[in-house]
Amino acid sequence: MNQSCHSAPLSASANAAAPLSQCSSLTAAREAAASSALRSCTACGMHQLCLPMGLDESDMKRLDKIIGRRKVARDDFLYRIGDQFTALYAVRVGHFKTYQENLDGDRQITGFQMPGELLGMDAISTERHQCDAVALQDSEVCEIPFARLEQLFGQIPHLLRHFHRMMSHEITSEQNVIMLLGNMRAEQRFAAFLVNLSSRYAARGYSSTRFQLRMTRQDVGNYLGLTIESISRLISKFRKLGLLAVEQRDVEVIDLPALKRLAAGVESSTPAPAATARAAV
Amino acid sequence: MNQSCHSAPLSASANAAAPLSQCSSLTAAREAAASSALRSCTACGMHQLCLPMGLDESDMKRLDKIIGRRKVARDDFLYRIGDQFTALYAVRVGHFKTYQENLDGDRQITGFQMPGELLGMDAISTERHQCDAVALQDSEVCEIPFARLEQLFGQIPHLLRHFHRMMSHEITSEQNVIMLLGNMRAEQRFAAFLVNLSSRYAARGYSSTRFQLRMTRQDVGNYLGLTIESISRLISKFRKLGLLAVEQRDVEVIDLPALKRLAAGVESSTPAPAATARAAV
DNA sequence: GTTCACGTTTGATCTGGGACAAGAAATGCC
DNA sequence: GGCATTTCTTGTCCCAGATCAAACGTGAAC
Repeated sequence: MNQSCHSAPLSASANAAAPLSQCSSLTAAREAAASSALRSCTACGMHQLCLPMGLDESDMKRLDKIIGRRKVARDDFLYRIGDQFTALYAVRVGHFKTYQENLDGDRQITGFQMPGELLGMDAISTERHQCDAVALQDSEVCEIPFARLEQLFGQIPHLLRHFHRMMSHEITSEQNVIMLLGNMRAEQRFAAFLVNLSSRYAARGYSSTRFQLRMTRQDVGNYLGLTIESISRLISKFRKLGLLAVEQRDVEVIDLPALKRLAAGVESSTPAPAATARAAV
Repeated sequence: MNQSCHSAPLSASANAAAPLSQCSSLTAAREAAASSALRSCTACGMHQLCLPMGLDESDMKRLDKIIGRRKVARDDFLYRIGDQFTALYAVRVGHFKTYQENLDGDRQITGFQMPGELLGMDAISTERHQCDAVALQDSEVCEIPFARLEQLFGQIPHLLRHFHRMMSHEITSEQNVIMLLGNMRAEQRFAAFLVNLSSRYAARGYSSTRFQLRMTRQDVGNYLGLTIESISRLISKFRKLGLLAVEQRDVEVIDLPALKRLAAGVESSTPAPAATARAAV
């Protein structure tokens, strides 16, 4: 078990400035109890972000009926490349990473998923999973059998509409990664990555300035197309610039606006004046 | 007008080895006449790839009724970032590119679309287009009003199912671009790009070894996260290696298997032994 | 034909971030 | 606890590909 601080729902104190090291495992225990007690969509804190968004009580219950829950231990696969596609998964508790692999065995992480996000949409087309999905910590997912979900689509138009929004959002997110990898320098990539995490946590009611990196430096580097050494240097650099405080995997964003400016590419931390643009369109 | 050889539907001679320079504009004229005569999905050569895939005659006609056709001149926008989303577009004739733009004005091409492919799916989520779509040549699209398409989903389950496959496929394609940008060296990227074009043309009944690049070197470079000079050098290199014959934008793939090996990363054209892997997972 | 405007190719040089190496700090395990 | 293993940091060197620069088609306009 590796659950801690920021997995706790936002409370009055969630944004209070406790020392970074004060993430106690008491929170984890409390949360585990809560998550086993409240298993339905209605009771789930993510239902306003997740698939059931906007459904009324009765429709949510119909959806609930087809959904199974499943625990996935840290480092275990939720599914693997080539597995038969039968269900989509919504992250309930925990975090996942998805990656593709080429013939060399080189891997590329294509995304990190957090509570309320959907996994497996890339498998609908071929009915085989196109990537591996691995839990970054002990996690819990909602398993949504796709054939039964399709039946519900006919009965609950709102559900279908929101499903389309979620797939569309996935496409947009990936376009942003393409932008990041094709167009940004290392510093900008890392800033964009942090800003992205920050806003996703904010949308979930967690602090936008204090969170844990649930993935290793290795994973961050792989995702951003950089080496682990570069990530380490960037962290040191951002720390020196007063943008971040990092203690192991605990991150405190000290100057979010500055990070956003870096991510947007409107400025660089190095005083070099000329912007270095790749082949502009 | 810049239409030529490979836009012609597959005929007995489409794969015959005509000299690269023999792409006459007669073909373009013939094709323009044909495309205005055959405007329905039923008659469209792409219907087995496009949205109506697998529909029976009567369902295809119902779909046809909601679809409008629209011409887009070369370099014109099909839609722009921030435009209200009202419809999806299927490429009927021609080619498009889509790109995102950051605050600096730097652009990143996120994809090239060819006949039978859908544009605009990334806009469903926010109801605003998330990228610019520009015609690479004089083109024609089918405009599919999304609200009316949603009505049809309730009536034609096959249509819904195939739409999901197409969205899913879009996600997969973008994951492949992420893999390409995050993980591959220049040579491998360019090989993968050519192989991708080759197989998409093959799926459309065109030659897999002879086609035109509908985009500039600039566009190719931008898409692959490389400079135009690098693209030029790669072309020269591949030519010297006997993999390609290139004359302006006309490409003949001479050794497709070798290109595929390069793209898969199982070998490199340079005899350097050690593979250079980024942060492996 | 000449000129202009592009797009492309090729060469020379520079640099961001990769590769390698060696320690330091955590973490796991017995 | 102590030892082993993994993860992270920092330094040094180096190379793939960017940048800069110049020449070379190619095609359109006149």
